[in-house]
Amino acid sequence: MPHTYEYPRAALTVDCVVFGFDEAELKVLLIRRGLTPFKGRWALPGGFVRVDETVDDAARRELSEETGLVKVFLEQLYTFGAVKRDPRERVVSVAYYALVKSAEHPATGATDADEAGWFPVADPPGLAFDHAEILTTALERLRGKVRYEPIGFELLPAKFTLSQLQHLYETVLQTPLDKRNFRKKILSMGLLIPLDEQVRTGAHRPAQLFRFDAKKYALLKKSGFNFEL
Amino acid sequence: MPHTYEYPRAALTVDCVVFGFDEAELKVLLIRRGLTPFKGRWALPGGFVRVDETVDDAARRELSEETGLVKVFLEQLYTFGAVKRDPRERVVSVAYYALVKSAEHPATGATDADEAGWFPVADPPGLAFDHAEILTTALERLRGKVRYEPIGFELLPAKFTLSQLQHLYETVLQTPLDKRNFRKKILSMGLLIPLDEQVRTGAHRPAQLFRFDAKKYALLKKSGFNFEL
DNA sequence: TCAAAAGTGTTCTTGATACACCCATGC
DNA sequence: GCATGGGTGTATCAAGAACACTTTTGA
Repeated sequence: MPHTYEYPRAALTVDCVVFGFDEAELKVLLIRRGLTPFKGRWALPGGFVRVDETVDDAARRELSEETGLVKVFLEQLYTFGAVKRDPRERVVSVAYYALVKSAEHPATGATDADEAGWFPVADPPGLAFDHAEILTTALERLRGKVRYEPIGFELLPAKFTLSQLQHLYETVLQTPLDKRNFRKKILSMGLLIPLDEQVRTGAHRPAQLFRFDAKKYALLKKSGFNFEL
Repeated sequence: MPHTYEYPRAALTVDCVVFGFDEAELKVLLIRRGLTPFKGRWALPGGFVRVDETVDDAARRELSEETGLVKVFLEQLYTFGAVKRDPRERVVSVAYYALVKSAEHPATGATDADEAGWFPVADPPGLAFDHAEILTTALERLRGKVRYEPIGFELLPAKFTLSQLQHLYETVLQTPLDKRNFRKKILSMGLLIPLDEQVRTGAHRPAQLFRFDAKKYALLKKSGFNFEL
């Protein structure tokens, strides 16, 4: 059933930048396009916003349909509204970024036939549309936000070692961190719960496992506490 | 000439939260609606995005048409995409916030017949649509961003005193600041140029005028400098 | 016994905070 | 001469930065 409007309207889409952390590298999840334009090129998962769903819902739905990811950290990033960003017609896209524990999500989770894959954010393939720009914007947001919100934990498994956490921060912030100072600072916040578990992973001393105390953080945040670095 | 699409499409609008600082108060510029829905209610300036203009351009155009403001600081804020935010039909709005030197902009600058007025952000009138939520989001952004980007100067005249600057920060951040520490910190950044001018404004010692050195800031920023409160 | 990552404290430096009086002016 | 906001310096404290060795394990 066709729909008629007095003035021409832009189409509205969502695109999701899905970050994962694996093998000491920050990665992004891409979908290979099966249709023109940019057929065969890699692109961010995304699609059209339906008229009866919120934009947030559209982002979650597309993420689920194209990558199988559900219940992940997802936040609105920026809206890209250049006139010619889609060669077919006017399309405005609300971009989101997601953080996932990539180890728990294999690259080929799509429910439809599209090919999916994890790529290093430092060296992504050529992307469709303006998705390279969206990726850059998402990276800047992640780098900025990771400093003063505990979102880094979204990229790690529920149980992690301090070394893993430090490597994550070093990777995202692109700077080496002093081990002792890092541990002192992060532990002094009292947001990491040491578990009765250790992990033996090679020819060296086993590492203590921790989990992030999200409830305590929520409480502290209410009373004015600020997570920082 | 009507336009037909296979699927129903949301309409796309922009809304602008215009902040000003006057009489030691943070204010927001509102427009009284002349049309239904919410006829007679105060609302953020804004309107429909045309199919041949970028979303940024639409925000600047609406700002200019409805308030007469041009060449002001304008930045995208967030996209509001709830299904029922407009009672007529599905409308997704890309919100922006603007910072203006309100002393230089009288309240009644509209080129069309709409009434405009400055209101205290702490106590705004009842707003149309979800504009109260947009205003809240803009305030949070302003409060967050003013700490680590020198955007506060956009709210002051080009020439200002340190007291004016301090009052601005105290108002935006909602916290009293120590005069000596504030001056020490802000001057230590070397971004304020003392002018050969003073201002006599009452029965007390005249105050030194400064201007913000935007060029120097741009240079410093490139080489890794971070403005911070 | 060697390699490899885990774990651990102290010193020094820097920046943040707290704090009180004199100055220039208009009335 | 007094009320008003403008302008200034120091001492203390807390947080960040720099830095090296011992521990536990697997091979």
